[in-house]
Amino acid sequence: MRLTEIRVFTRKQDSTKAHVMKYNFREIEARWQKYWAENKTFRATNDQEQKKYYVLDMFPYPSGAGLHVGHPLGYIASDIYARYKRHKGYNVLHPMGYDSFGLPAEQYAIQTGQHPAITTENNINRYREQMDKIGFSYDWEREVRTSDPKYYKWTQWIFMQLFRSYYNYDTDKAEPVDQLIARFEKEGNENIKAACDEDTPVFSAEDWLSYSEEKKEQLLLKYRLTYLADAEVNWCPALGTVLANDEVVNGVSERGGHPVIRKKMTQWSMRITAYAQRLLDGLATIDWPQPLKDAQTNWIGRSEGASVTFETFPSEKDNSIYPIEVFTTRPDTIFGVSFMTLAPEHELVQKITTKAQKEEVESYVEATAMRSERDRLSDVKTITGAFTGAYAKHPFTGAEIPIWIGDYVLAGYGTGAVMSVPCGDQRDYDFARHFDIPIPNIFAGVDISETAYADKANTTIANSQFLDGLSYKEATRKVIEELEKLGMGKGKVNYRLRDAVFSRQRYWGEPFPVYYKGGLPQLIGEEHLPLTLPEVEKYLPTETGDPPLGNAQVWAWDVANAAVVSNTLIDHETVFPLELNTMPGWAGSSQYFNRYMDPWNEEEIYSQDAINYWSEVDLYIGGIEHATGHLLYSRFWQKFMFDLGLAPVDEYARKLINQGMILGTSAFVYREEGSNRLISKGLIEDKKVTPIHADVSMINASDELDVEAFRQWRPEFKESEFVMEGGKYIVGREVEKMSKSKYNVVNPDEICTDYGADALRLYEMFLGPLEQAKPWNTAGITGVYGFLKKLWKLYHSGTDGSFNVQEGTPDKAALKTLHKTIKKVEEDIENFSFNTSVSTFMICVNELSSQKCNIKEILAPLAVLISPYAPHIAEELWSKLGNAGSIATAPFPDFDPQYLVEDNKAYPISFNGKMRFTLELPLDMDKEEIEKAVLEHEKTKAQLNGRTPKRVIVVPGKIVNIVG
RNA sequence: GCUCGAGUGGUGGAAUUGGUAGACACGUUGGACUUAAAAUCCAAUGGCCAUUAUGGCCGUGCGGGUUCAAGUCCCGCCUCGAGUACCA
Repeated sequence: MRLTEIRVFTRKQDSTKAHVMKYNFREIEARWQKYWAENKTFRATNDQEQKKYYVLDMFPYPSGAGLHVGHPLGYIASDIYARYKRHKGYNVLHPMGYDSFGLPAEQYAIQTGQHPAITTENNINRYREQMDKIGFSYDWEREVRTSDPKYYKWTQWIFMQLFRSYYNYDTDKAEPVDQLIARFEKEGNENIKAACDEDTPVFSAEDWLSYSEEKKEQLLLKYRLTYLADAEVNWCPALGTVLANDEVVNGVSERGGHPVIRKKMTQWSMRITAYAQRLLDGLATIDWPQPLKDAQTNWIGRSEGASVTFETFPSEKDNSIYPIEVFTTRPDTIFGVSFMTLAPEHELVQKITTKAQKEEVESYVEATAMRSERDRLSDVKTITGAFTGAYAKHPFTGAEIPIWIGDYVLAGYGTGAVMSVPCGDQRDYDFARHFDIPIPNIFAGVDISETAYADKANTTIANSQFLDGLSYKEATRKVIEELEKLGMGKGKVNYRLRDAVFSRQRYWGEPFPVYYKGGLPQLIGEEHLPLTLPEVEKYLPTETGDPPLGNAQVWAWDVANAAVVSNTLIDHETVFPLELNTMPGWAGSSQYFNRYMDPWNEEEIYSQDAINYWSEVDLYIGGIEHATGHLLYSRFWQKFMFDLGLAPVDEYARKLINQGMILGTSAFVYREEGSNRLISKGLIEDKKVTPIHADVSMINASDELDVEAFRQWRPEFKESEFVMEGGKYIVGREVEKMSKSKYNVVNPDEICTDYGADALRLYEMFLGPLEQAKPWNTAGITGVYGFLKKLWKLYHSGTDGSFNVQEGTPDKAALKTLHKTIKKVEEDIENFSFNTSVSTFMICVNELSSQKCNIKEILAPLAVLISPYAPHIAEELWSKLGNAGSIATAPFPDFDPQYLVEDNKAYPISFNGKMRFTLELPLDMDKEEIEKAVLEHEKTKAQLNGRTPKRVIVVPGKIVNIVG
């Protein structure tokens, strides 16, 4: 008992003392966060006079799990940069918001019946609380939420503009559909170069004028930039919705990993393919990471070649001749064609198959249809196919070419048909070998007895009539010319990119501002936006298989009164059914960065003044996982807004950085198989064990497990025997993605409580290069925490730990330390090497401490330098230094090289470890003299080597560079 | 298969872009303070050899090359990671 009393007593004494001298981060951080909020320190005004800088984070989806320490990494980096730019005198726009429509809230609603809006609101509040604790300098007045009707009004508005536009390839931009109609009325569509569906028929002006309104509308849908069409889509039965291509990974859904099948459905699509070339070209103009650009380039998948038509011989059934169009990147090999292959789904398959082959073909088509996408992908080695019995005519030789079907040809790429050149393509080669089809060789001096020859760089064409002796390049040009003469083909650029399916069979998304009249879509009119989500009783699909909005009682459009009314009033005269699908997740995120510029505007998506001032995002930080999703779609929409004249630039993000993921360090206990013994890591040896995740909060810094806590946590191990080593149970460690299910999540709130936000910020930066993936390890945070305490002590060097900074003349050493630090930190921030500047601060504070520097002229600029990284402590020190207001707008200190010049002195030069060439120079030589001396030395040596050096560069603080 | 990216102490990572490799931090070890613990401070810490001290040799995945000088540039391998994939 006595002992306890003493302890209480000493602790109390400590804490009183602490009040005077200790770095009390909790109190400091709370106070300054309050100050920033109350004084709106980080409010950005649309002030046309000041130079601007726009720093953007990818806004988060507010999930129920809250933030873990990995999430804020990019936010901290962007915050440092934003704060730095403020010190440099810029008007900085640094906003944050929420991508708040999404699946998890809806699935939670299905399970619990709770409205997704409520879940979302709760999650947002939690996110906000967590972000506030870290001390970000966001201008929260500009917050946007994609699920807010005031915001999604503009998402719906953009949809309308897309609906009213088509893509004109002559002007290479989007233009109003009205203008297209005017052209149809005058000239039909034959000579109009516009982006449209493959199956668009040719019509004349007379045809057009004779069409019914309905027919006209159907044809226009083939041109609109967002259109309704029957499409093969990725249907995910488990999620009850379609998914975009980028949401399907290896044949299963990106979210949840459920199987995905191909299904034909009527869906809204976005004609992103119209922008394929511009999306590709734009990449050259922006400063984005190469891997990200590569991913987009691959996804767009441009390939140059030719489209060639092969006509079939008259069919057995009715003597019809069918043209088969193929796309090839190797038209130069056309004389090597020995068969053709169609995708099993190709529409001609039924028409051309002969009676004799009918059974075989049908059973093959059926068999492929049965195979899921996944099987087809995973089993690429097995060669399968069937002969249709039909033949096509070679456009030059007239030879009979057998037509096969095979599932190595994809219905979704090119035309779904290929001309097979077995000597020049490995897949064709394998197919020909397997089915015993001839393999003619059209390459001079090449052996194709074992494998195909696909090298186009070193090709000389042979056995090919007019192409003999030509190279790949020459032959390609020549054959396209000849094909064009015959009218059997032309040069063509093909893209892998598909139009983006834009409908989702979900509740929690933006409703389409669309109603259906006679089965055709009509817009409700801009003035009636937003069309807000109706209430529903159930968030599941209806019994008839309609999307959840089909459950809404009030979801019909009354044209006469321009109002949403009850479904019971539908009369198809003035009251019409509304669209039941909602928009996909990427809709709301495709223009949010522009909306931040003018988020309060109720008249326009943003004012021209605002967007002309802020113009573009100067720095965008976010994960690479959005490479072929958000980052492609948003570029597409931006180009569209640019075409409309609403955006001043057609690429919205000048520079982009992908922050690397912070990984978790999972902990494992090992259960011996077939027993109830848990074995400490060092004692496993060759025993058979099953690793079991242990919660990382039960492990101390030396990987020792708190056995009692573990027993409490997992009752099934309550009775287990723990086999200890040296009295301890040591866990195994492994780096994995941070996730709840792996029990390796570290919460930033806890770090803020234990070490403070400034320590968290510094440590996240200190972990390693921003763009690199790295594991979290809480133990290491003591390093930066200790640094902050040292920093605090530097300013509180009074005998009782009181604030002690004096006016005075700093000595040379301190000035040198300061200016070294300014230079390094500025360089680091500009290069986004935030990790190394943390080290720089540590060195700086260590040096100043040992110099016992307490001079204001040094310590005030130091506070500014540290402020972007550790803003709370910087504010505190800044105010103690007698400054009013926030440090946020204090100018960044100027670097003066004169304080480093003294380094120009000692110059012993050793050219290699063995001191073969050594030049010793006097310590007091100045720069010029050194250069001269080195040059002399080099000349002597150069005579031996027969060369003359051109220039000698002397770097302060270093030796020399000799440029020969 | 293709396209990128990366290999540096026990660990995370530095290295002014061709110029003293291992900054800074974690961890470890020893020491000081303490009845004790925590906290704090000091010292050592790439490997090997040697020593009273100074010192020596080897070291950036492997093998070559260019250079007075290579972690860095070039050629050829190996390993790991990411993306993508019957794309005609």
